[in-house]
Amino acid sequence: MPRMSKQDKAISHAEIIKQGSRLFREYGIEATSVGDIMNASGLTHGGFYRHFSGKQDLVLASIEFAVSEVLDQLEQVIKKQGAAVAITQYVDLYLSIQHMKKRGAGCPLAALIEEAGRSDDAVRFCLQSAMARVVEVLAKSMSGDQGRQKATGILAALIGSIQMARSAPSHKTATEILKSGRLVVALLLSPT
Amino acid sequence: MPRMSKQDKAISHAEIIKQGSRLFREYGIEATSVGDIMNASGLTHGGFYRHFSGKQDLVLASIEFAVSEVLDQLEQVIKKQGAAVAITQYVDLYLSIQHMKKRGAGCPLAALIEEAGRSDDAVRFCLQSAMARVVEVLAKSMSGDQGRQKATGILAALIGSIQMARSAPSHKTATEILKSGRLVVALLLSPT
DNA sequence: TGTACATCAGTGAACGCGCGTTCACTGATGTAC
DNA sequence: TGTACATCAGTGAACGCGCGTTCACTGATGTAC
Repeated sequence: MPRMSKQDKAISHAEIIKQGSRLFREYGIEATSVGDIMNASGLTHGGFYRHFSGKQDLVLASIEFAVSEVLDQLEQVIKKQGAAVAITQYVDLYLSIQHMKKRGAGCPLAALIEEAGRSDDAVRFCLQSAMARVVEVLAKSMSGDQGRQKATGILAALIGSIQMARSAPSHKTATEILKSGRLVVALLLSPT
Repeated sequence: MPRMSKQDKAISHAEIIKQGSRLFREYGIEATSVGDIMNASGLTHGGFYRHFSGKQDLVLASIEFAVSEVLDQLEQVIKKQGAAVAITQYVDLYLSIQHMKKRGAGCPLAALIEEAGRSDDAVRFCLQSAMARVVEVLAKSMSGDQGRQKATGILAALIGSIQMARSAPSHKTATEILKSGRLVVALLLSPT
């Protein structure tokens, strides 16, 4: 199977990024090899370098993709149903068993902030802009001049809660952690 | 330098765990090699297996050590100065620039919850008991039957905030994130 | 207490393995005429 | 439109490298007498 068309290349390219963004979130960046991602994309490892200059290049593209995917969706729900509804829905989905189990399709911040935080500036800048976008959205529907700070704190609580739930050894404990997260976010969202 | 005394072995053993707990927290578990830890301990890699059955064995011992170190200290401050003072002090130190910069000497939960959460049950159980101890301490000085849930949420906010601050690309942003975390925790600690 | 010997903490070379990356190769695609 | 040829997406073997782990070895420690 030699040279494919330009169209096919674009499809492969998109698939590699999609699988990268899934596997990096699911198993971590270091634990996921270029070969793993290429196999998941239905390709062999050698062709990888027709698409990216190296693993780090894909890491950045994958994180950017995951961030866009998650946030574009959030911003679309806001346009359709308004900020208040969108945020409630976002928080409930974020602190759900479903999100806890599906790391690979979940929040890239929760999955990668630790590992990627040790990474180069490009990756950190990408995560930073994702955090800023979420905070922006949350802050809009909050009262008081502490809105921005509260919004930042809510995001921290979301990230911390889902990580704690994921590392909990029992389903029961995980459920309790998620419930606590929901309570805390609700307290912070309500006007003081 | 062949066989050392039993005392020397005990010193080496403690040093390996100490360096392991530092390096795992600083650079992550996968990114830290057995050789790195042995070198940091002033030894060569070959001797490692006189002390541990394998890397995973040290990982567990290192996390247990880090957890004990941090929590024993907290519980000692509580006994001396009371829960209220101890908690305030704990939160302020947790959300400080100092703690942000010194991953290797900081909270093992914040540093390892993501990576270790994907690990085996023994590691997850250890992290779980650490979380339970912190929640226990925080819940004691909180009013209402939601104390436990609030305490869990506070821990989540602490973990999320320090991780966000660490991945922030600028010192200014990091400071703002830590400040937001402090505000949120203060709101949750005050009686509703 | 002194002697003879087994033990074993630590060394450093060596192992198999999987990683990221390179490269010669294939043959359909894309292009120049 | 048809032909000739350069391009290059994808393949799979091969590379150097660092990893976790093993092992033969050394010689001071610990022990049995």
